[in-house]
Amino acid sequence: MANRRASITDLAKTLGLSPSTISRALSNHDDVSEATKLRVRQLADELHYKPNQLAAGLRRGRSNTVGILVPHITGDFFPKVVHGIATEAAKLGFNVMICQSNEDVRQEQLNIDLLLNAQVEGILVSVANTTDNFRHFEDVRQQNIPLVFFDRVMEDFQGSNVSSVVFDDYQGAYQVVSHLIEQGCTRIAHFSGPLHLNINKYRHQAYLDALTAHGLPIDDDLMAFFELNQKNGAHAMRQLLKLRQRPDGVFSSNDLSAVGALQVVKAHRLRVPQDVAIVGFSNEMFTSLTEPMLSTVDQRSEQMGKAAVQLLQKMLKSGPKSQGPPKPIVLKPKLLIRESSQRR
Amino acid sequence: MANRRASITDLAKTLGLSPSTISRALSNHDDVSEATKLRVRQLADELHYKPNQLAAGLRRGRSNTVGILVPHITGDFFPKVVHGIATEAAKLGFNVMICQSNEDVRQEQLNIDLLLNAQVEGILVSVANTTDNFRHFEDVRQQNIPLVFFDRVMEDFQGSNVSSVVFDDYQGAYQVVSHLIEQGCTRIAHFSGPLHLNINKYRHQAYLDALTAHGLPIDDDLMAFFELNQKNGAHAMRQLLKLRQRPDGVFSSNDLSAVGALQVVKAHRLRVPQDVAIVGFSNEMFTSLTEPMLSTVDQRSEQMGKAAVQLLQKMLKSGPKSQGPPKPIVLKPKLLIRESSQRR
DNA sequence: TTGAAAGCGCTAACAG
DNA sequence: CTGTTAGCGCTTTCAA
Repeated sequence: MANRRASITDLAKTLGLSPSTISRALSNHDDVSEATKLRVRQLADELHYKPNQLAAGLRRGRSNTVGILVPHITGDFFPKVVHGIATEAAKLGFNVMICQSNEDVRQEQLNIDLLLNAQVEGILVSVANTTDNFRHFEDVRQQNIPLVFFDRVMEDFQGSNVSSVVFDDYQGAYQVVSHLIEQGCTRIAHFSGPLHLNINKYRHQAYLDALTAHGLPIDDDLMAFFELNQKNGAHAMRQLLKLRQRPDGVFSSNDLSAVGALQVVKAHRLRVPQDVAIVGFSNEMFTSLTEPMLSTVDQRSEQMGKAAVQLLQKMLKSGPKSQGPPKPIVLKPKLLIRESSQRR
Repeated sequence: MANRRASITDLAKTLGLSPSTISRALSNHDDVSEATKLRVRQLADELHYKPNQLAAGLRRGRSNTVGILVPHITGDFFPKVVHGIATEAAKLGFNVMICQSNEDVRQEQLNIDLLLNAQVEGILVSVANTTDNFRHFEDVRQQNIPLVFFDRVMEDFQGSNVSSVVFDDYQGAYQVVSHLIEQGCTRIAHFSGPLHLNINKYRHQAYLDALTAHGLPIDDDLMAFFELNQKNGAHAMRQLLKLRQRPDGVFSSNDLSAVGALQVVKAHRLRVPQDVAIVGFSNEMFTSLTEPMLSTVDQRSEQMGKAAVQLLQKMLKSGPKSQGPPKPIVLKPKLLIRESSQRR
């Protein structure tokens, strides 16, 4: 039950060759005879030889591994991004190490250390919502490890080897509101999360701008700010329906609260979209299960993961010599018009 | 812009100590004076020293890393399990490497190789649905790397260092059907996926057994086999409602098809649960968004991840000396009774 | 309490 | 085309 794994030295001894030749044969180096390569490969197969990446990495100074650091792997969004990252990374030949900060800065710091210790070649991170300083990312920058922020970025944290991939919330929201206006809505309500978060800020600003651009008035009664979930969405909708002039359209910055609104509207025997058109945001899976199916904005979360890896790859290739950091990538949203907002 | 990272040798030189002392100090070894430890730690902090895990792993013969291999990181289930794994692994001090097979045996083989190359200390795997041979797992067994199958297991693949964590589908399904009977249902339909998959087989068998145990007849008209999604669920429900004696209860082996059924029943102006009670399976997020809210079975997916890691840990600790493999873990289901099946 | 020395498995000059 | 040599950064005897 000894089970030491076969090593290059073992192969070398068995075949009466030198380790270097074995190494070269295995990596299909040009200057090894085909005959030798064949013998080596055959024996390697036989002995189930597996190259030791730890050793190779140590020697080469490259671990072949990238790190992901996300707040958590739950909900709809992060799993999708992780999926995108893992898929693209595999394609490019990287191993992927994954950590969760649990929305906690302290954890985030520890995880960054872990990844750095593991000698990852680059880090993809979406920061915890409690993160308010850069100290831990400082080390990453100092060691010149490429760093890509996605979705939740630290806007003040710049560097020659730092970049980001974000979603164009403003444009997404603007499209939604324009669409509702095109459908004939003139009193459009907005459900927004707290404005200190960028995503909410941008989406809300787009709402205001789109109304103004189309010559519609801004009405404070039509704006509700709360933690965006189903229950609160339902509650907000009930309030709106009590207004003397009820809204004829709702733009919810989140799908859950849109569902809450939808249910309330239906319960009041109003028709969606004829009486009230509703559009959510994020294209969560359940939006295609509602009746009527919910219009929403697709964030193309997997694209985000893919783009992040590609950005990293680019930074890795260009090397630290190239100065300016790669431009941030801004992913364009895609409005999905479904039954809940399609009048006609 | 040189940026070579600080190494133990660097610390040693700066402090006029030997590398061994530094190493010992950093790992808080007993026989290093507190004074020295302090100096070492201080300098390490100052230089942002990060231990090189590749080197340490190589030397120790332990990488401190476990591998996850899943079919994909999409949907509701696998992300939850991965979350459970990552959380528990972090707690136990393991790094986590993650791979996706994309339901493809060939990919699965490659990924197993990757993980083995990366010198993972153990592998947690849910096999691709195309996997029909063990060859790639053979290597894992041979190298005595602990292997834990979860959810999708290879039942014929035994070994002294192989175990599994599965969900008790039979009991979950049995509970569902018993519950429906208690609610007064006497004509209970069942939506099932293809029976060559274990999960479907067990759930269906439990359906049959529970009916029989309660003295209810088995009626072929009430059983529908199809790929479990919303559309097919709706279609199946429409067929059922055409029967002379329509069902008064539906057990769907999957939440999506249950939603499909729910929508059709409502569209026919029948009441849920009074006319037709409906129960799904898996406790997907959207089940609490429907009207009425859908009863279902919680699989405690995160528990599964946690249990898998703990099992791995146990195998790692007991070492290859202990013969018999740890007993498989069978997770108990939890029936969630919600509005769609709660009469009264 | 500290140091010297060896080596984990691999690769990459440099020689032949 | 193949071999020799050295060393990546760390840990661990063994010796002082």
